[in-house]
Amino acid sequence: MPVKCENCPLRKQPLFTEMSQKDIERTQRFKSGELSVDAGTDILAKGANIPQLYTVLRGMGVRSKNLPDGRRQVINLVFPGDFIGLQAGVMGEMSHAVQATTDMILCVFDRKDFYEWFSANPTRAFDLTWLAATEEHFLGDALMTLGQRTAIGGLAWALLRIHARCTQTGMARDGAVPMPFRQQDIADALGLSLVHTNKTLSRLRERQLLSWSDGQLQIHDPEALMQLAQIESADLPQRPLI
Amino acid sequence: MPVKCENCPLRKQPLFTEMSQKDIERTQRFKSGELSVDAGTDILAKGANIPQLYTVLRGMGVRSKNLPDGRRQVINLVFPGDFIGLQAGVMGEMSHAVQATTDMILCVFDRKDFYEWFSANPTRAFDLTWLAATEEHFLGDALMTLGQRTAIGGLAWALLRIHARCTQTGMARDGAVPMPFRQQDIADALGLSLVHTNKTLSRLRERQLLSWSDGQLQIHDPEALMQLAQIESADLPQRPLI
DNA sequence: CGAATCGTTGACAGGGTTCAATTTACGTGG
DNA sequence: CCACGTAAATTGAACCCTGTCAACGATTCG
Repeated sequence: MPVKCENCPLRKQPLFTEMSQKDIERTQRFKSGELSVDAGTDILAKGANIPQLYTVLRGMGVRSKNLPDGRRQVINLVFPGDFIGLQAGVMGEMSHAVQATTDMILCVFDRKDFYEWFSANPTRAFDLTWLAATEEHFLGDALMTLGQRTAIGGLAWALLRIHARCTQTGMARDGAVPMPFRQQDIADALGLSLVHTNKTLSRLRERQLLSWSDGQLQIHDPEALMQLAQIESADLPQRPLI
Repeated sequence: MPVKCENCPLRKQPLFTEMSQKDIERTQRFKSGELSVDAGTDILAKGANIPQLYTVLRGMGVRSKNLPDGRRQVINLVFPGDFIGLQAGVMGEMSHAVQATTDMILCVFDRKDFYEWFSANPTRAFDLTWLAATEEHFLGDALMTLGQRTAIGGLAWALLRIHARCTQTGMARDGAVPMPFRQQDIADALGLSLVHTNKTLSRLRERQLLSWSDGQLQIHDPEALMQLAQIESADLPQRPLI
């Protein structure tokens, strides 16, 4: 049976902002059900005109685009709390695909209710716009990574981000966070080849800056990694939950 | 004296969607003035907490981020009709800088009116969200370019886009559009060195696919360029104007 | 056990960067 | 009107980071 928004386990996590009782109820009304998908499933196909929007309740995935020649670019990784389908919601069509990396549970919202929900709740509409703007911000950072950072700097940046995101949504156990993605996924996200990603990763491991094995990621030397990535802080801003 | 929204020359361009008389009036009320800046001026500095939002009425610019080591990533180029400052509007702080490449004229909106404007006009709020989602889409394409396309493919992609954007806002004269950006700007946008950008560009010229000189860009062989860029169409979707 | 998936490692080639010098265009001051 | 300084474009050459090819090990699963 679906989780009541009131009891949503995500909302209590430090990453997310407070929500008024009223907004919780509104979200509850907007929510039409839950969807469970197995690892490997395509949640949204590029170009799909799907009638639903989702919020990730559990599990992780990958947003990606493909070139005609088969090359794949991972746009970003999908974590619990992420809202999926805004593009389909406002533009009518997805420009990228979303695939489940682990088993996932998604809160489902009907697209036909979307505009009404958006219009009737300026606060929540604003939250959604905030999310979109933040996503834009993130993609700017990602561009910076692909365009200007070296392979080792980019890897440091990506793994720091993943670690921070997982930690701030309560997924850390003894400093280790789940890391279900393949090296190929990270390579496609950073615009690197699998081979070079692997070799660069092993350099990070040799220097004992982090460890990543058996689906678990640990950061041993955040300072050194932040220096490699040329960032000053790995903290993420609090964000609204839809 | 400021242009009345009612007489806005941009709105008539094919790139932009129709606007109801009511929305035009609302925008007019929201607009607090115009700002003229000279080429080279920094319109928004990174981290700035500026009290204003802008829509580009005339001229072009560049959005960019800098790494501590001095490397620069151009996030995207700024054209007439673009809305600037959404991040400052919703997040309170800019994550990138905007610099004027040519002389520019900007419509100015007060940030203090922003939330009220947003709340009172669901249709326009939706338009703004649409813009944010579209920008996200664009940045996804840009990521694809930096991550997966070769230098020549990336250049083809970028120049096709610039040409399309200018053409659809009525800036074309005999097939040529204004191209005020330096090769360095394009290089920074594509994550390439200036030298390599220059050499790649000269290959495109040799093959007579385009010409770019004296601040003018012409596309001679769109089909061949689209094939290099691996895109099927250079058309841009109609977008709302804020 | 065999097939499939993912991770690891070595060798080699190439696209792209960096360094450096030259050219062109253009504005400024004497 | 010309000398000079500056910004941008262009070209050549050496180097190297990263991609590609290829093989092998580890693990899982039917």
